[in-house]
Amino acid sequence: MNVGPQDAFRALADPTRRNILMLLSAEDMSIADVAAKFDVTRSAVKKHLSILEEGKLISVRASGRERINHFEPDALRAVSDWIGFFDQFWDERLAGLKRAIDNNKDKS
Amino acid sequence: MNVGPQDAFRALADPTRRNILMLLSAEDMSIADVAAKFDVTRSAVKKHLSILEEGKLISVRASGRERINHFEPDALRAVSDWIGFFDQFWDERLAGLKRAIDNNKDKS
DNA sequence: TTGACATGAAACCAAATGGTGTTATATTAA
DNA sequence: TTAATATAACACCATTTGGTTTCATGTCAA
Repeated sequence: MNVGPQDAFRALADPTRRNILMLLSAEDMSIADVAAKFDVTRSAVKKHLSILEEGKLISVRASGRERINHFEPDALRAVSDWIGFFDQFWDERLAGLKRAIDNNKDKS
Repeated sequence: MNVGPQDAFRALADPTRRNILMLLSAEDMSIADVAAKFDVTRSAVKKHLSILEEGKLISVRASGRERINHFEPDALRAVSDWIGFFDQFWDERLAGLKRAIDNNKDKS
């Protein structure tokens, strides 16, 4: 049961995991495929992939002896939404800027 | 030296810190003020605030013996931008929808 | 000046994290 | 059948993390 974006935020906190995610967004890859792109062992990569899966940022399907890891964009929505709450603040700033510009326009 | 959104992602990984951030987005608060809202010691809250400050998600100004913590929306831009990279995946989905709608419009 | 208050800083602790290497199991290919 | 391959599952390790308590310092108020 996912009670919010916690697992996704957790998964995104590590730079290696964020890079794995970008890789997987381009194409599905086996664990060994992913590991080949990084300077750590398969074991370490496997752990990262498990954490990404917990955060529902990827899904895993078996194909013979391989596990194919597939990027799942939907989980990023929860994160994006959480951050979206704060949009009001820079919107306000932009509104302030717009007001200043408009005032200046009035004087010309 | 901030080399990207790493410190911000790190800061956002903890749920208490995310809640502190929402509090501070509503109003500036001293450490004791923030601590009063959570079930942990001032010390723990102070550490969270330090990490938020490292991630540039808040700024701190001294006011007598108090330190006033102030939400800084800009740092969330880097995070938002990183996630924005993946918008293409939703966009593709939306584009498919738009195409369908446009096709339907042409027929009318 | 003196006591109360807000914070900073340090020492300490248990648990989580990111990493390793080893071993077992399942699957493929010869 | 057998050897090689891909992964899972452990056990282990050092460091980080989130928390605590204690003590020192700076500031306000009487």
